[in-house]
Amino acid sequence: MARANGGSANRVKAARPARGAEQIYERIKLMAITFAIRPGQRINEVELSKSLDVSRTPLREALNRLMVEGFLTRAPNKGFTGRLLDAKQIFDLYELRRSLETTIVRIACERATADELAELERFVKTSIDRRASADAGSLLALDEQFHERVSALTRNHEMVNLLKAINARIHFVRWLDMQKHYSQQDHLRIVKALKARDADKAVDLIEGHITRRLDQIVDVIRLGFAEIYMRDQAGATK
Amino acid sequence: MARANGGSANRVKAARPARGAEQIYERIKLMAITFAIRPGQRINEVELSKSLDVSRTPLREALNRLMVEGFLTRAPNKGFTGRLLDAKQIFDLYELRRSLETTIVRIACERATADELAELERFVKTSIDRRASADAGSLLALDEQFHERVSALTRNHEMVNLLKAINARIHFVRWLDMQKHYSQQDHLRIVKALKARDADKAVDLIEGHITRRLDQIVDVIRLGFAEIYMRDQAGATK
DNA sequence: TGCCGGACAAGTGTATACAGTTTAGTAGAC
DNA sequence: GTCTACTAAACTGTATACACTTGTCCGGCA
Repeated sequence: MARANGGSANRVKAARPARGAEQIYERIKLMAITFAIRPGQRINEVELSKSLDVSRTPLREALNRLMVEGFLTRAPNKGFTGRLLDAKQIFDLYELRRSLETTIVRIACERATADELAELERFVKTSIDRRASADAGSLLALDEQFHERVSALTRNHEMVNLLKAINARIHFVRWLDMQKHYSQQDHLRIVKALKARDADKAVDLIEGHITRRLDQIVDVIRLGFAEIYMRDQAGATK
Repeated sequence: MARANGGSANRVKAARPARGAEQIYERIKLMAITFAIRPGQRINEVELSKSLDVSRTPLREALNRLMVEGFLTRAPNKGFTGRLLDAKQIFDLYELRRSLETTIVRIACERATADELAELERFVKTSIDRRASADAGSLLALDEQFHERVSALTRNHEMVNLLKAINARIHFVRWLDMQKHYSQQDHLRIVKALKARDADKAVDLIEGHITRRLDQIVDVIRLGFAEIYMRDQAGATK
């Protein structure tokens, strides 16, 4: 997974004094999202801080934040460990997402302007065009963008933020799923329903869209374990 | 607001070596929930750490966590400030809560056992009995407990946690509202609908239950500012 | 041989010291 | 008299040092 970030490789000490805490957060979050930190793996703060070339203080700040967001767990006097890849939890998150997105679509149907919906439609059509040339990671990015764009139409920041938070936590599973299924056609139908201001139709579509995935979670997660634990045997980090 | 914790007053240094970070978190959270930390008020870490008799390190850990949870905001090189009492944000949270609780009730209607619903009914009836003798704070506690109990019936931990997080953030507004309105009768009706396995009825009830509050938010928030900024004039901290 | 106990190593939790930035206050010039 | 530039205090962000807990290894003892 290519990071635009880049040049962390040969970085001169104190070349850029910048406030590193945020960057550390992003880096570890990425590791947690993709399960580069394995389920249950205990995190050694000293070791990690050295490998990131930063002291434990900002590192712990990042770890704490990630814990609150559900990417790590913590036990007293035992520190942080990678989150589990737990089928029940993923199921719960999908169920929550289905509820949230259902509401989002309904509200968006009321509040979105015609211009916004036209713009959204352009976005989906462009996405469909890109379909052929893109890998699973890029496709998922487009997928996530679609749903987050729709959420923005609600004008409800809490819903937007919540959806983002959920998406980050199920990112890995969706990425696995994306290898098989691709859904921009569903997206197009949803936009059409929104443009027709047919809330019930749009809700039905999004509900089906998510429920279909939800039904396959157990299978997908089985794939997930294989992916996680076979990585360093092949060179495929994703 | 009495804290069971207690004796932080004349505590001998190192009498109890305990891991204080969690306790600090709870204390500051309480301050944030009740707006003892005022909207926009900048938090001086050194000062606060002294008054809590702890170093800045665990304090910052707590502050960070509270920021992620939406009780504080943070600006680079300027530290933490108390969250605003923002009508739009409260409105968004209520709208989100309405969506969430609607889903919760629907799922609970499917998954709850008869025993659980009977237990829930007992809880509500007991709450109604206590009504006369209780202050707004206690009533709100009962109110929150009811909704969280229902959420537990979904067996969906994510929904339970999300509801708790939302409730904490709107606690203050609900407390204000509780001075005027009390709603255990609504709760009883909801339980009856659940017992009859009438999901649509239950959903209607909870939706109305929350929507009525949502409609009054602006007025209630006006009250809130008065409450916050008139406190130290009277001695009424709550 | 198996179990218990204590010293030691490793690691987390907390305190403190240091560095860099913001901010307020003041002196000086126009 | 007002605005600007400089300086110093205050504060946040980061690094490091210290304290306490946990887990392991080894030796004594039954």
